[in-house]
Amino acid sequence: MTFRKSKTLSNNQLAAVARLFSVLSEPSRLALLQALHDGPLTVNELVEASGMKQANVSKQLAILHDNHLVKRERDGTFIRYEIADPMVFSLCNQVYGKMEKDTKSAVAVFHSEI
Amino acid sequence: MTFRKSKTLSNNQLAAVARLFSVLSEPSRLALLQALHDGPLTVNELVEASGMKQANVSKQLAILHDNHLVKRERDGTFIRYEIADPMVFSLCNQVYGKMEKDTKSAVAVFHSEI
DNA sequence: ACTTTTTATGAATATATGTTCATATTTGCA
DNA sequence: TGCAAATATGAACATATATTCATAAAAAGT
Repeated sequence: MTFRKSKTLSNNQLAAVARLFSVLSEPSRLALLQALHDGPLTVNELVEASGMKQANVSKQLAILHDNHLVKRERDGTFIRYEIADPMVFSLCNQVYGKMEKDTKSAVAVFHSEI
Repeated sequence: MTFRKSKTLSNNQLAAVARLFSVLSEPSRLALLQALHDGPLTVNELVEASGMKQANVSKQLAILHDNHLVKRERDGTFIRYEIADPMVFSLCNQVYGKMEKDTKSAVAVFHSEI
């Protein structure tokens, strides 16, 4: 695996990065992405899987699609959504891993304080 | 480098992950993190580096600190902030890399359409 | 104690956006 | 063409939060 050198980003670039993070900052959207983890699903299937209202599912899917996180494909009256870039799972896992680490060391601090 | 198996996250875990993404979803906070890239800075130095008002810098730093993205250390009347986890730069670079890829393929689509 | 410097915080405002309801749009079929 | 099913979208509402101003809190020096 090769790593790119860390570059200083312009204000516009920072705004663009922030925008993608903000797409991932909504639990409902993360739930939809996770539901799509094992393969494509239609909107109705995502409604069932997530427990969200159909209107909301469509809107959040539109946001994910606009930001190239999911692809869609028409199949008759159905529309099948699919993960566009598995990298999102890597991102989520890294963040979750950091949180686990933080809470563990928080416990350690708690035990060593006083 | 070893990779952890992708786990299904509960609603609470998704909410926690979303929360950390939301911390990274503000250009002002990303700018502060980037300013800290090459080493610790005081609040005033960050005010100068970012062009933001002091009150805002303090508030955004508090959010970063609450979420374990920066550490702070008192030095007289100064308080020096420092990156707590360089992993944030890795996250930003991954996201920025994806965006670059997306815009490139968008250009490709534009050229092949019509 | 008082003053100065540095940082944090409360109140107020503006803005963005997630959610829902109702309805439009699209597609397939009779 | 008309109907039914699947999906998208506009309006309305509620909520969250970034930003600024004014001021408080903390620390150092005189």
